[in-house]
Amino acid sequence: MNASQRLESLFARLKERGHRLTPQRAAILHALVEHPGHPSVEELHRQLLHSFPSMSLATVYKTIAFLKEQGEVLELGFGEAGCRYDGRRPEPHPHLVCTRCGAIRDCGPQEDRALRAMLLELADHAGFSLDHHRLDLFGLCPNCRKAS
Amino acid sequence: MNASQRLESLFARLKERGHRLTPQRAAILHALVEHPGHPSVEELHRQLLHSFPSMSLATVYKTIAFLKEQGEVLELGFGEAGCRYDGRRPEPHPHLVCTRCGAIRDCGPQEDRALRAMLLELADHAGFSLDHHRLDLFGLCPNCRKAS
DNA sequence: TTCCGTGCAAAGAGTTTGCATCTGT
DNA sequence: ACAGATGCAAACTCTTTGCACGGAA
Repeated sequence: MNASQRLESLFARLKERGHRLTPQRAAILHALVEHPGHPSVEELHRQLLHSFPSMSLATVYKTIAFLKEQGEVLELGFGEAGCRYDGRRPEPHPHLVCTRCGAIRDCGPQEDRALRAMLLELADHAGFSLDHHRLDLFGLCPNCRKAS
Repeated sequence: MNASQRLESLFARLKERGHRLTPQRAAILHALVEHPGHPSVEELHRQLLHSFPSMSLATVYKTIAFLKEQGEVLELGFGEAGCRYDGRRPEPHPHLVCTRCGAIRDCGPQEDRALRAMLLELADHAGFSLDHHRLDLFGLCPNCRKAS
């Protein structure tokens, strides 16, 4: 599913629920889905100010909350200083976080199947159902490894 | 390594570094290591007030920060409202979080080896070194499954 | 006696909320 | 026109910090 398809389907859901498609909302959705990395709220807001000089941080927060509900964005809760978001792959997937430079890299989807199986097994052992998960790996990125 | 051994070795490290072994510190260490669950800072503080009616939250935070440095406690960063801590198994391990009642359960160490192998592989694929990780599974605990 | 630790209060950061105004539909 | 969205500022929560006093070594 590409970005414009996702935007379209999301807009449809917005309408269904009696929500409005404001220019700000469209811009936030767009920024999230198009962003290649893992932006913070501040980052998104700063970026959005270019096209909407009066856009408030609160609006960004509110819209992101809505998108989380809709499963259109993944919230990454590490970073210790503000959440980061992933609008491109909203389903949970592992992230690699460099403890030196702070870079965040997605893990490829190669091992997804094996990982899912393992997580299901873990949950099952304890009698839990599994809804979603979070997996973050911390270490040094290739650059910082070289530098050390 | 049992609780009293850990306390002892930690006390030794404190001394080495020129740190003091105050009654408050001992109490915080003790409370963390003895706690069977995943207490929040507030919870620990409340509990500690019984024996130290004047103990401040700041002291608990400061001491926990020190213990994190020392690798004596694991910080669990979910919960959206305050971190939780695990003083019994300071090494990273999976946690199951009930999205209804908030219960937090440790995963058993059964699959530890397979999991570690998988995480190392994930990190390696991206050229990262692996220092530590965090794995949280969200779903319904057995009780809440029954109730639903 | 000397620092380190403590406790208090104030400061900080990130996020949420209340409310008047504005605007899609 | 009406319900929902926006923007602003204030409020809130968790955590950290500054500083004077107190206590372990």
